[in-house]
Amino acid sequence: MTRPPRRPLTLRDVSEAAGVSEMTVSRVLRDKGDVSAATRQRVRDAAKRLGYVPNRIAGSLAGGRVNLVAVVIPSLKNMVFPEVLSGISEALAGTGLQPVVGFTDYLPETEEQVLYEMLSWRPSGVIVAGLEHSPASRAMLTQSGIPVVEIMDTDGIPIDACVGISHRRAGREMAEAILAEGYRRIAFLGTKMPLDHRARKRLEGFAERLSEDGIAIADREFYSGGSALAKGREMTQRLLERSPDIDFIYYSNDMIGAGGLLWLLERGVDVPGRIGLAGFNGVELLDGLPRQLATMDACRREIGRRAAELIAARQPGTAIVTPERLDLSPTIAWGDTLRRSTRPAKQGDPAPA
Amino acid sequence: MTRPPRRPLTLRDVSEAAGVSEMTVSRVLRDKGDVSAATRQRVRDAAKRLGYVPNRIAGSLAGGRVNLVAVVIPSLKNMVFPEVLSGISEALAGTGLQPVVGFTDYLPETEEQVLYEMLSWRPSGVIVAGLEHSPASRAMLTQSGIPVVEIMDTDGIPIDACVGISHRRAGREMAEAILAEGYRRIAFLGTKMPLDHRARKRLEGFAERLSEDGIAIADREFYSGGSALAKGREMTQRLLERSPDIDFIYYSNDMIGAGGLLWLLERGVDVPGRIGLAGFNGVELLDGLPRQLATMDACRREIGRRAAELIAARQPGTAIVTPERLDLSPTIAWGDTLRRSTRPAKQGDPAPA
DNA sequence: TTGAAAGCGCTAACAC
DNA sequence: GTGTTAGCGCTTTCAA
Repeated sequence: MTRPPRRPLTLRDVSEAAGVSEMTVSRVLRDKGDVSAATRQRVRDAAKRLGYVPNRIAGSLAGGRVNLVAVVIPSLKNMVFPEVLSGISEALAGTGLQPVVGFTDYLPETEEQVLYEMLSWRPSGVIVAGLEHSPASRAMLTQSGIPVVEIMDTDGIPIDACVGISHRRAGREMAEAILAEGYRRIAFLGTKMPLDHRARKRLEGFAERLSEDGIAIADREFYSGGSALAKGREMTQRLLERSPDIDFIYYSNDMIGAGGLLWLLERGVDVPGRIGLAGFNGVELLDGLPRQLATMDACRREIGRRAAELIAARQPGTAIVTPERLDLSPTIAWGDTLRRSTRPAKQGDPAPA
Repeated sequence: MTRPPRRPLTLRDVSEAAGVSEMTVSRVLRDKGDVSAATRQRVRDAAKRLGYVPNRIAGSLAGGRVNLVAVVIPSLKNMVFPEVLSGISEALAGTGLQPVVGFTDYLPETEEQVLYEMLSWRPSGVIVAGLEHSPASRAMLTQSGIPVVEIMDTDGIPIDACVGISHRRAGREMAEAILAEGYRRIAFLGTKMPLDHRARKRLEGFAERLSEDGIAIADREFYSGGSALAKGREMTQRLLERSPDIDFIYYSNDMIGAGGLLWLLERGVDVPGRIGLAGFNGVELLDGLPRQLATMDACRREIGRRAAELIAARQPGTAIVTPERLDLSPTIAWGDTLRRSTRPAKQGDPAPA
């Protein structure tokens, strides 16, 4: 590794090569202002020949504009955020804006640091996961004066705007469906993440709805770390050893649900007759399991898309009025693991046994 | 969404509030140079009270240093890159450098654009997936004068440095193992990605080694899009309908391998007796399948870590000499789907049937 | 249509 | 230990 470091080219180099002022070069390269076709061509050629790459640091400082959108999310391990990012990239493509991603690992303190770093680049917008932030984070975001969109969750008060789903409602609705199908001995298996507020809210909504029917969660267990598929397997096994009379398991995510499903099928357990199962997220990854796990889509891609659109719509020059709260409404994907005796038959449903 | 945009605070604001020069504020905030404890405290308080966030655009322009490392990868859908990113973040933590990620979707033209965007921010290093780039991309990277580390692959000539594994060799070694176990009617199932050079090289190495034993790939099929698990299932089914005498299937990735495995197990096929299976990547995600798919680790996290370390080691002031080629050597994870008659028994292997 | 001057907010280098 | 000066490489503004 010994390449000689060169001085990076500047506008001046191109300007000299093309025989015009720096200003004219700048105009050509940004397609701004009127430049004669001949000059434009000469400049373009020179820039290309030299291999000039503009210096956006200088450009942004002078222009007071930065084409960056800060995206702050917990982690990529979650299976949730890659798709959110895709939605964001998709919607940002063509706007001239570019996403820059930072990770918090679900830690408020890390979030604070990452936001500080990001804001120090004076981005044109911030997309941040969740509505829960440290006071310092909130202050920074409010102070910044740039558009902020909080994503994933709508159960709370946004700093500026939010796009997501109500996880509390998602939990409630799943409870509702499970009860309607006649399940009564209901267990919950999830992640041990006190700081994953969305998982917490789902569980709260879930328990709340059950209790309205006088039912308590019969058993529960939380895990952390390791392969979710394997954990789902182990936890399901332990659960049924502990509480053999369980008739439904609500998993906090599809991966552990899939682990549980595989384990039950191997043992020849009747799913969803003897035990029903449901997860959360609607990950496409799992299409192809022996049976389709019941789940609820988290609207990941759409959340990303809408958030990016909100940011784009709030750029100076764009006078569109945007809503401050976008609450998406996912529906239950019944799959094959939630018995459907009472539900009216839909096209595509297998005939009742 | 109607927050009043404020003028962002500058060093001057803090300097006035603290009653010292801008320069002193700058020194305090960067922990550079000697400042008396008393002054330092006053400045810190003022900055905090005002909610000052430094402007790195100006700072970078003046200082000629940017704490950013550009990371250019194909996509996050691949299951491979999230872990590479983790490795990078991990190694960069504490160096003061920050990763900024861009996606190419496996398209050379997109890669070119993304590199251009990234380089325009004058990052302190570039980590880019693969050794194959358009001439323009190569030119940009060479011209840039900053450290460039190409990752994932070592079959080729790096622009500056590279860290990865030889996918050609990975394919060869898997072929070797399969042949050693006595399999002879060997099929390949993979992705239809002419631009995924690493998958291509694995297949080439694989076919090459087979042909040295006078064996040709008996059947093959390629897919694109959709859920990999489902595709693995479908392709495996079609394959066995077409070529029922196949005794081994080499999958280009673990997810389709898992789909195939699940399908075969459901049908009661003897794996690995009647048919052996192997995938590629070593994704932890799949721990928890009924049987463990044979695979080969792609060393994702380590590649990320090492690449980041190379970048860090090449920063001005760090006079460490770094290698220009780091070739990691993954070994086969035999799992439960590659018969092991002739291989000497190792600890942990089940007793032969 | 083109050019010249001023300055974006910060830091390096040098004074005191 | 602290302050002053002179840019970093661009874009804005205004003049020609």
